[in-house]
Amino acid sequence: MKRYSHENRFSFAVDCIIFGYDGEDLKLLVIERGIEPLRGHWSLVGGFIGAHESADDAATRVLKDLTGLDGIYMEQLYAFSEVERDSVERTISVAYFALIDIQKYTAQLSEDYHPAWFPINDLPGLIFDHDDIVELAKEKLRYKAALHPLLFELLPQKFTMPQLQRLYEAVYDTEFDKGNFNRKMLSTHLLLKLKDKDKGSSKKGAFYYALDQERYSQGFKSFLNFVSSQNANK
Amino acid sequence: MKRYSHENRFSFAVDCIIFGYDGEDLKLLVIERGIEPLRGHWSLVGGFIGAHESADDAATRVLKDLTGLDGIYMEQLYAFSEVERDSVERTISVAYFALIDIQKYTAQLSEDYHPAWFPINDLPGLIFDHDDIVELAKEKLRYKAALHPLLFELLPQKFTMPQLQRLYEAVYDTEFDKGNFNRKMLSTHLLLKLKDKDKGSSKKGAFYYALDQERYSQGFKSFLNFVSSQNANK
DNA sequence: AAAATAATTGTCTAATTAACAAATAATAAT
DNA sequence: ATTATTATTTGTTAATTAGACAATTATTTT
Repeated sequence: MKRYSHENRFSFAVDCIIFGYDGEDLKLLVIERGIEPLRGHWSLVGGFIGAHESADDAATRVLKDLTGLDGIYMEQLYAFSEVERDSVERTISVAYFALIDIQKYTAQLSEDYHPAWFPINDLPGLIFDHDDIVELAKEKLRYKAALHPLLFELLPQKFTMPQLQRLYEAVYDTEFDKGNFNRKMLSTHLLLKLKDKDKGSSKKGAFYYALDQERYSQGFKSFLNFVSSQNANK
Repeated sequence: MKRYSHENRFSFAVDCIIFGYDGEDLKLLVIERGIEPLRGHWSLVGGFIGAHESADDAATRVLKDLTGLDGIYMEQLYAFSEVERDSVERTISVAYFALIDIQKYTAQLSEDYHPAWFPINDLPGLIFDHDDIVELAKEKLRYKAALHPLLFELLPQKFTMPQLQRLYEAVYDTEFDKGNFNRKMLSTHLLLKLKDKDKGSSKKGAFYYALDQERYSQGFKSFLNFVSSQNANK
């Protein structure tokens, strides 16, 4: 078997930062670590990369194992490689962040991992450098969601304008003018107004919207100011 | 020595995408690969990660070895981990992209690597998945430079407004209105107008500008539309 | 039927962007 | 020396977008 001549071979892992939104807070899914050392401590979901899978494959597998679901929005965040980051052995970890609709997926969470959702502003301490990883993921989520329509991944297929606004307000920890927010979202032409209303949370009721899937997949990359720099810096 | 119980340990490398600007074209620095297989083929500069260094350390080292310089602008791009990406053995590579001022650094390039600058739109084929890596780097450069003042890293300490404009035009492969470009750049308050002019390339001469280092390091993260979405999509 | 509530639509002002035009400073040509 | 030339710099205006705030609408509760 061919090999390069150097002697350094390291353990290689993925860690997933899983965001969810319950209509109130932005949340993060963490688990109780199942292996020693630090068994039982809070940790990001992760796993080692096998000989026959890429990091993407591994992250997809880990997400599937935990939630039972495919097709979750996921993207690579960053490779963490500090020498001492894992106390067991030298391990490089590629972090992925994922967005899921809590309502839909909660039921299917595997109990093997003892998973738990925590509000993003009230997280327990995590093992190793996972706190840093989460911090970077929060930054990137804010950064990217200001320019691309990715927060829709956190909502159910049908959602109302006030729900969408609350989500943006949770992510950016600020408040928006409802009139201007409404217009801005509609100006993307990414939303389809449905015929029925959500009567649950107000007297008047709010119309449901759904993503125009075609425009969504096309327009995802084109960037648009979903959040003004003014609000982004608050 | 402690170890995790799995059996997968991989080779782990960094590759550097080094951009430069010669006043005319945006260019990429590549080398002739020094080891078998594919010795002599064009390749990104890279190296394996040692037992006592992080990926950042390794990338810094590789850049220093090639150019003789520290303090080069550099950031992590992406981790490439496809199983078969390296024909020798399973190797994960973390790619970094770097920006340097060609004029300043050319002289110090180490000849050991047989380095060469190619215009970004006229690159030779590169080994392994390096073509993909470069493509992603170009995308990210465009993306980031539209929002953050990072192209200054490609210019000498003193530069004129037309030079700066030509650089932006090279990166985005488009043209800007000189009047509006001027104003937009000045509106950042990142530039200091110097007293002397560059007389080389025009009769009237163009005033030199330099970065206001303090504001630059502060304002780097705050995002500003250096390139309108209209021009970015051309 | 009136009041209350929250969603939706409307209006206006300010700020920004984009297109284009004019003025300016230096050199080269007559 | 004067004029022409060239590229930089500054100026003007129209069009678009963002932001603040007000009015209207649909529904439920009193």
